[in-house]
Amino acid sequence: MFLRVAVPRPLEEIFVYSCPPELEEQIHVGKRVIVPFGRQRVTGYIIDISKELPSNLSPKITKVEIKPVQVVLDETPLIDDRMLRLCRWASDYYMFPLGMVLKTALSGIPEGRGLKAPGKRYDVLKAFRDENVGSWVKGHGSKEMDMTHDPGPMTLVSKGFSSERSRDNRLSVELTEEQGNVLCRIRESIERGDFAVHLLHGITGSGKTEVYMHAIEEVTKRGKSGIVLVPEIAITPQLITRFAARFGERVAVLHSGLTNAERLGEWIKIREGKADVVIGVRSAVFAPLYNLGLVVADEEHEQTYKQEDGFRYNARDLAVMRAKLSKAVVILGSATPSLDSYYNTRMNKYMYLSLPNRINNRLLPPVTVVDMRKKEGFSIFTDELLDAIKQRIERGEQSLLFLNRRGFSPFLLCLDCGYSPDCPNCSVSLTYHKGEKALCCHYCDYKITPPDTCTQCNGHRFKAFGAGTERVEEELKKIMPDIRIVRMDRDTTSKRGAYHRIFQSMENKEADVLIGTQMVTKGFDLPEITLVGVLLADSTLHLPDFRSAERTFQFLTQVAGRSGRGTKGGEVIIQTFNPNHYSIRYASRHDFEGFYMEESSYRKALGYPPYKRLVRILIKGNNKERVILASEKVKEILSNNKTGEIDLLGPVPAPFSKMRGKCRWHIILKGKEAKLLN
DNA sequence: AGCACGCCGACT
DNA sequence: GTCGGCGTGCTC
Repeated sequence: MFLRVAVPRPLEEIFVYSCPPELEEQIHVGKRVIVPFGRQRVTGYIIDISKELPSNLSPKITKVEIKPVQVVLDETPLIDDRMLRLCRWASDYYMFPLGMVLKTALSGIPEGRGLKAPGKRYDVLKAFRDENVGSWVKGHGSKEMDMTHDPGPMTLVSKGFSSERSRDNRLSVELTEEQGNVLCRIRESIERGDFAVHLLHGITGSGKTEVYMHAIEEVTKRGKSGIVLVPEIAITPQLITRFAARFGERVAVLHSGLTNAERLGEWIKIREGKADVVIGVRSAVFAPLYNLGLVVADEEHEQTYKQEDGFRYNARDLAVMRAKLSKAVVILGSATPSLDSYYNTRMNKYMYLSLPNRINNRLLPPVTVVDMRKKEGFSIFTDELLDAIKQRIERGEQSLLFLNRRGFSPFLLCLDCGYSPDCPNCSVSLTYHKGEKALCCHYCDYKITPPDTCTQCNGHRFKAFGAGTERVEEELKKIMPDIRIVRMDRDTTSKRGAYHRIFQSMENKEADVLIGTQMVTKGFDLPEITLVGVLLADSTLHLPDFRSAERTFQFLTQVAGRSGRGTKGGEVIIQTFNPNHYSIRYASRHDFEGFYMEESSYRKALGYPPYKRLVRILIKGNNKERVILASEKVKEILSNNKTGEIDLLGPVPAPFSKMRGKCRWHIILKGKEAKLLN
């Protein structure tokens, strides 16, 4: 017997091993094996078994050199046929070795130790199994369970959601007519029992979660299972508690905060069929569910679905592919759908569903765009914004201020010669952190005390230019000394529990103003916030990325959605130097369609996704000359092997041409067909 | 990836 | 002499 084994190494080939007779009974596709690999022993994955030596072997391998498998690790396969097909597709599409894709898909399962067949359990898991989802919620305090301000059902959750009684109560939530119509369409797909993708475009506060829960209910009552992907667990506690309340013990939660034992516990619970509803972050797309009926990707436009290191993938796209292989139904939900997904509805690949109104007839907040160019002086705040903040204080309401930059100021400048201290490892200037008395690189670990003397001219006059959240806090305190401010960014939330502490101080109205970075734009449901101020909408506008306009629109729309969630109505003020930019114009009018049409025309004209596809080849290394030489060589190889209509751009220095000491150049390929590009 | 081997410059 | 930082080659 011979086995084809995918090995977790950056090699394209699948390796062939022989199977000693005494192991023949144990081998099975999808089990892990320990195999000799060069001078090492590694854990690989059986992906094929044959009696004869495979004919498509690399000619340089002779029969003599084939080594035997040493250990068959598992009693039952960890990868079923569909999961293997998904991973094969991913390996092909993302051009990443199958063995490493499989390793990612099984992350959370300890390496080198075999998994027992169902029924034989690990002792460590016994205690855990009784608690499960409950343990996660308990660990994070019961307070957050009350965060929602939907009337009614949530109070049941805090009383113990795993009891049958509370579950039954939770099932009787009435849908609005809009929600009902949307669910109807989804139910039709579920009944059809075939692959279908729905884009659920529901504005902020329109009640998408309730639709997800009903859809999951529909598949589970047909004996199938479902996955709900969320961008981050920390910002979706409400969604989890609501699912836990509705589905009780049948819910498994997968996220990065779990210990290895917990993760394994959830994994086994899913695989043994004890959980048929999985909620999790991007890696949950690999959850070992049988008989998958539905996959939901909430906030489908979110970047967090992309894994950017090692195996690069987009969990949203993998979710669609997994559903396709399982003939399952997909719901992609968002208030600001990605251009790619919206385009797919236009091409009739996805079904378009919409929830255009907030529940309880609440309105989206009016947005005022304030032109910073007309302002005199250097203050971070326009009078319009300051007046609005004062108003909230007088009324006892809260404000949320957003600036996408932490620290005090993005750079120091020598007033004598114009020099500004930059990072020796990265091509960026150092950010000044006043509280910490440090100049920090935001891309590597470099940190120094601010210099007294300029290294270029020996001058002593440094001035902090620009503003980060730290400075916003200081300036606002100067203007309004009695105001109670909390700041939320990576610097103030690095300690465990800090995030929730800050959140709670807002919730308990111990603070009037919350200042923060992107962290505050997602998942915040605080009804006392009636003012959202964006201090500098321009900060995300001019990033070297063809999606920067889309990102700005999405982010402005999302942050605007934090205002006026309660009964009091809300307001949004956007400060900008580009008041006429279309991202800002359409966001201020809550006009998704308008933005989509205009952005689409630019993408089409410039040959960007979704009209064409891009591939980026990043070449990096310690030695700049060699990086350039290698880049030119890659370009040459590409030019010589080019078939069909593909544009080659570059090589040119990549954005952040130096990072962590490595020089970076890149080449962009542009073409219509994915296969051709690959 | 992870390991070994070979080449060279720097340091005891 | 010898240590260690790259560069290169190899893995059924």
